[in-house]
Amino acid sequence: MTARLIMHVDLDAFFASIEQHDHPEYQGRPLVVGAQPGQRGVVATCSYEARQFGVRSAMPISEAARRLPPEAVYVRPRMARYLGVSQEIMSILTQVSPLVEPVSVDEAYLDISGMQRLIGTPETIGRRTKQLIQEATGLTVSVGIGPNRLIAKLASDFRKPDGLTFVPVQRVQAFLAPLPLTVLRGVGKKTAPLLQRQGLRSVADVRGLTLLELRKLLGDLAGSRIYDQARGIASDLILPGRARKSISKETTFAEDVTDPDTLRDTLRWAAQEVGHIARQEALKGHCVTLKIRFRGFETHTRSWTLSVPTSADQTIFRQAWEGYQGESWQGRPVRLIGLGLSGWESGATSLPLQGELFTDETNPPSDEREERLYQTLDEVSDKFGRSSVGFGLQRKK
DNA sequence: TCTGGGGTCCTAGGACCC
DNA sequence: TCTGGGGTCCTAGGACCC
Repeated sequence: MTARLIMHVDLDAFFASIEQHDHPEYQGRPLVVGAQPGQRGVVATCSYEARQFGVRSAMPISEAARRLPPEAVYVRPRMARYLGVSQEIMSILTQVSPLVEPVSVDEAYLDISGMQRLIGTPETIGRRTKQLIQEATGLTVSVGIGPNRLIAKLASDFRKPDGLTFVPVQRVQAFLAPLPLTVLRGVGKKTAPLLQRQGLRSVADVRGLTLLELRKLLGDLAGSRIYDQARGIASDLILPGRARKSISKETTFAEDVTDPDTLRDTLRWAAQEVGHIARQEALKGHCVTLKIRFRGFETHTRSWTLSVPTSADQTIFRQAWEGYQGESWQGRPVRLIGLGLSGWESGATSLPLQGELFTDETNPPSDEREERLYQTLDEVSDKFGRSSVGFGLQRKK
């Protein structure tokens, strides 16, 4: 019998902490990473000083600005910088344990089973991890340790920032019982009210329902999952190197766009970004998905399965653009447009040769057309503001 | 309040095949 | 003339997560 020990590492207010670290003048001030006030957009992350005013991730920037005092700072995300720090931290984590599964730029699970004899108690392993990251980057993390992924994650959420919580197996039930049911994975804006209408508030309350009752309420699969989670039953499997399933690029315009040229050029830009990443990762996809959003957040997707998998910008672009033209959407003001690539050819691991990239093209992009695209994007950007064309542009500028 | 961007997973209906 | 059951793939939408 080998009980697993799982550690969850969560970087505190990651983007905001990096900005405060890189700009000492921002330290101690409410800081928002995301859109600029007056723009369309939301808070990506904010500093703990900003959280004291009730500002949260995903909050519309307009509301954040209403809540925050004038000395608050608003910065655009610098993803390349955050990604660099993230990679540095992930590599530190592999020194702690070889079994590291990053789940996003600011989170990872580690399997630390059987390491007690080498390093010490779970708390010692946690403290050592925090110390290594602090010394290398100056950033704090919250660490949770428990018998499975769910408990480790909830433990790292338990005390923030700079927290360390260990929940041994025999304390799992007592730890879970008083927590609000919204901490369970898969319980969000729709499912929470559904459960609350049954008079349920805490995880202990959910435990009062039978498996049958939960399945009836939420469906077989979701019901079973909530039932298990309420009892602390969850996966303890750590999978390093999980493969991605899709690549996508989308942008919300600063103002709704009707001009077909702008839509076409934006799709071309998105196809270039997606194709670039696909080629970088030696992936070719069968499925192109077009995403479009109109006024009132009315969102639609259309997808097409290609007979030949591709990573070529032009193929991706053309499918999405022709797909758009085939719909009865022309003339409708567009809030967001983007596209994605998925459905990788099986066993796609070989690197494409440079000359292979456009082999299925009769009309590969010329330098001149590239130039024109970027000019157009600059015009869009000048007209509507930087957010309207995403971060892809900054690479070229 | 007026809602980013990049993802994953699930559902459900229909096509198609055996 | 009515019609089973299972499996897989495709497509659209939506919930949820960070």
